[in-house]
Amino acid sequence: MTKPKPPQDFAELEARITEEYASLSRRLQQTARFLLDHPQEVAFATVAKLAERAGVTPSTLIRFANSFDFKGFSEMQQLFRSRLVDELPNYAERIRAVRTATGETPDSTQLLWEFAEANREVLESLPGRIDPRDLERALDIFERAEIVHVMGARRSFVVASYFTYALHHIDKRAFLVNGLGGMHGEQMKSVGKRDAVLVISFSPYAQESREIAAEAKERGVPLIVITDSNLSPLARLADVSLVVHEAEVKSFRGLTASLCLTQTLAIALGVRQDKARDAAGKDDTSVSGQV
Amino acid sequence: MTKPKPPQDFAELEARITEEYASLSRRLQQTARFLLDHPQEVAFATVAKLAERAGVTPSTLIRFANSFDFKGFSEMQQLFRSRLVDELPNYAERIRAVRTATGETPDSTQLLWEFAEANREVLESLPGRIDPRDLERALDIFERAEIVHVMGARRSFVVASYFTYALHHIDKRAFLVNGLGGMHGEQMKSVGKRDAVLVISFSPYAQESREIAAEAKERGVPLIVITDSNLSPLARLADVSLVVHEAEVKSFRGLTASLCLTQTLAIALGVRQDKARDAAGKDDTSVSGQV
DNA sequence: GGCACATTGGAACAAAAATTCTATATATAC
DNA sequence: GTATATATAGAATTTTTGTTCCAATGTGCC
Repeated sequence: MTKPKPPQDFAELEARITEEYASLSRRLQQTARFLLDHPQEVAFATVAKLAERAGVTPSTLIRFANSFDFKGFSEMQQLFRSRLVDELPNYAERIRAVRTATGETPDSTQLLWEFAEANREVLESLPGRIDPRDLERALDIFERAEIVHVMGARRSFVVASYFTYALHHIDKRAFLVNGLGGMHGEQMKSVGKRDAVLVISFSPYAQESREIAAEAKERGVPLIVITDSNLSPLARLADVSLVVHEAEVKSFRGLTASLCLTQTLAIALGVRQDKARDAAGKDDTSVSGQV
Repeated sequence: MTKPKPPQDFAELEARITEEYASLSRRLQQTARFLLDHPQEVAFATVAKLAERAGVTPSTLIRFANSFDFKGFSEMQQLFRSRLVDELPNYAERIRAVRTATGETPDSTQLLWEFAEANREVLESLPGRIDPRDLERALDIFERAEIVHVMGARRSFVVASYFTYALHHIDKRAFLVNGLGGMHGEQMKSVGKRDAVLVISFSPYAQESREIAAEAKERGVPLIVITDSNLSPLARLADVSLVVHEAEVKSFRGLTASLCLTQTLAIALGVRQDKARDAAGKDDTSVSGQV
């Protein structure tokens, strides 16, 4: 009779879980993911609560612990706890050190803190700065549009790309005006009267974006703009303009606010569509697919 | 009958204990000293064990808690625990309560608030969850690489796209493995031994991303991975894996944390390059260009 | 398609822990 | 010095929590 030993510290446990992960049953894999992704919760909560959070039954947690040679769940939990007491002094000190350190040599972790904090501030003020009526009007336009064409150059391309992706996931027809082969103008030719255009553009406003916006305006296609100022040259062309303020650290501007707004637009649109479809008695292509 | 409230966080509790210390009975003073001197033990141990360590009886601990308006000892213990985890459970719960209360018909503005808040929470915990050593190791690899190849499919494409963009702006050679024309594999062929690969992939991990990662590993090209769990199939292949937790609202996952991390990587790399160039006596292509 | 094996959920059980209660001790005021 | 009020210890109680066990379900193999 062999007598396997349980892991002695958290690092060892983590290693073993990772190693044996592939050979675990489905439920046990699910358990493993939860445990490693939420170690702090595991340290404190009870079996019942953890089981609920992880979407498994208490017995599964016990079995999991047993399969790693622990006598019971509690024994395994000790490792999660000791990890906290071992690491925490460092952790708290690190935060304090990083936060109070006034510039000096901004190492990477310091930068990370700064960015996270800057973006947090931006997100705090974002929802209050967006006029609910603008949001609704934008959604009205999107909802009516047969196809939504999305355009963003340079930095804004990321946002445009994400919005297009999200629209596909709520079953809204959408095209990304990506300028492949320098064909921005050509791509615009396939924009129909009953479509809508979203242009995302920040200072300095890329020429291509202005042109696309101008053409949409000219041809009478509904135009929505996400930009960084009401004085933006794009704003005056738009039927609805949504103004966001992005964080700036070391002259690098973020995208957090734009993406957050974009996400909201997509999902709000998805919710509307679901409602419309329900009302029409048709069945549901739900918004709830994983994205 | 007045209804006194217990302290809401550890700092408040500490303040009250200090303040009222003089007016406590002898045993309660002894208890107070022990609690404040060994907060970590208090977080984990049971009443019986703590009583023994403090040299008092279990009931004394209960009475102590009661005298500070807690319903019982366990309630007070929560404060010692939340202190360890830095994240305030009250806070998260409060928001969740608000969400469910106003739930019903989530109009667009409500959604915007929810997203902003969810992303804020994520950003709060992001910097603490990233191991500074991993960050530095990733930067080492990027710095040494002649060219950085960046790959992300579906949702992660947005992040990959942004990182590539940012690298260009700090004058780091970079290619986006974009799979145009279904040529992921072909694009990988131009990856050289002295380059580096960054793959961004979240559950469910896209097949293309796995393949790219596997190939990098096989060919001995340094591989960095941004993913959502240590158990991700990508993580085991990577030289450095950076794990981020993204917000999730209505089954839509955000990208805020990934982008924030990506931004940090790019700029930290830019700072390093500037330093290296200064050290080499050459002149500066500064990181400070608008991005 | 049916059998054997492994996995899982849930109820029943046992252990442990928090809390309450009461008799006793201690301090304080008169 | 006694009476009253308050504080304390330890046992009793109740609640919570971890664990075990068995039936049911799913899975792979012949």
